[in-house]
Amino acid sequence: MGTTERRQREKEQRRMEILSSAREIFFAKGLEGSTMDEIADKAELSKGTLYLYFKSKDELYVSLLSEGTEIFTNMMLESISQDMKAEDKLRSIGNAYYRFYDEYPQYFKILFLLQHGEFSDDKVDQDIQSNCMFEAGRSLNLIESILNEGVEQGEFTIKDSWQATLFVWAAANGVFTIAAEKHHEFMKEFNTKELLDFTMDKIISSLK
Amino acid sequence: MGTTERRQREKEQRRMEILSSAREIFFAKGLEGSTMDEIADKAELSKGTLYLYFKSKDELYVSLLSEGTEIFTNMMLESISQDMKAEDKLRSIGNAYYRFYDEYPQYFKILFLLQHGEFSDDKVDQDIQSNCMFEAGRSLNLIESILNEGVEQGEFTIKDSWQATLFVWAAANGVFTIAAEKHHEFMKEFNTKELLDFTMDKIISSLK
DNA sequence: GTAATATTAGTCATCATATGACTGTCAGTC
DNA sequence: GACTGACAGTCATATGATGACTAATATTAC
Repeated sequence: MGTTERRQREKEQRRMEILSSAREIFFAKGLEGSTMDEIADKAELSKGTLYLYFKSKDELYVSLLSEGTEIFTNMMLESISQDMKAEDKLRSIGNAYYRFYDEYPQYFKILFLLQHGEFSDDKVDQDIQSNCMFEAGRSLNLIESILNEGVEQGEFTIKDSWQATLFVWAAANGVFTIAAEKHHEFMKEFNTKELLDFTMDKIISSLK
Repeated sequence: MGTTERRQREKEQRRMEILSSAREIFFAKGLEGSTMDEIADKAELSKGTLYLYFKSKDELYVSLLSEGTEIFTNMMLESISQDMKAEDKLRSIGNAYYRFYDEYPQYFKILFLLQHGEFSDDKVDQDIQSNCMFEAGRSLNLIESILNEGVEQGEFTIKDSWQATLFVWAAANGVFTIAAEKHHEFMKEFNTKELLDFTMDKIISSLK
């Protein structure tokens, strides 16, 4: 009796369809600028149905953040291989970040540019919220473990690896945040990838 | 508000899924040998749902007949072009029939081999029933109009074009019915296409 | 031959999912 | 500070799906 599985599949599919419509709307108009009616319209569903699949507008949005973070983290993880030196791993995830910035500008924007206040627990399901956190955590853990590995192999000299992790993260993040604002009048031209490479050089030499 | 269209689409899709499952089962086991439970199973739907889309087992089956007849007739129609001589048109639809026999053996089987008694009006929706008839009629009409055209162009000499139509139809049908029984012990080997060509020659010369 | 059993087309009470008019809230306007 | 419009979220209703059940027929057992 495969009807149960089929229905499960169809449910998951519908969820995806809603997410997909929400993505288009949110990417185009941001959290505040988008309405549930609009999303329902795009999904060719009634608004009530959205609430059958997502607790709130916020939950829908956080689900997208979660998606983005997952893509991001996977790109980092897939960019490195076990036989690399710690230094090369760091450069590699820097490049992965660049590719994410380049290939998924919309996700980059909602994840790192738009500050997304707090999402209250009663509006966003715990599972979804924590998946988002978990995915974000994986990136930082990856960096920390690379730093620790670098210390073990004698490549780096670091006292507090968590502090160093945050430093690396902040520095890299800073590059892309600036890059995203390139178009501002007051900002002189620069090449993002070159700035990133330069920054990675500096970061790495400072860790040695 | 596109929800209505979307639901219409999904309904049509579900109908197709059911037909598709029914096709597999009916082709494999025939009308009697197949059960609604089996079809429901394959479609990953409950039996009740089948009856939401089709009035009866017979209606499901007739829908397949209808499908087959439509394919058949379209192949005939598409095989000829207006600038052909009547004789060539006849040969062309003969070849189209051969292709149908060859490419859709299952449809050929349920349409021409299995005798499908009568389907009572209260078991099969009028629309579906008559679509099937209509499609079948198109083939015969096509033949008749070719014959008439042949008479007008002086290619053929026929008194009763409807009688002649049935003759052509019966002769061609006969070839494929025999062909389908090739495998019988008592039957000597022969090449179906050659037999068809030979038959078409005879038919055509007899019409002149 | 017929009683017991099995099979299966078709039904229907119940459940699951989807709908959109409606409510409450809040920001902007007069 | 009353009025308006926009919008997140609700809920009574409608639509669609389910499968245990019934009745009719076929098959087996005696």
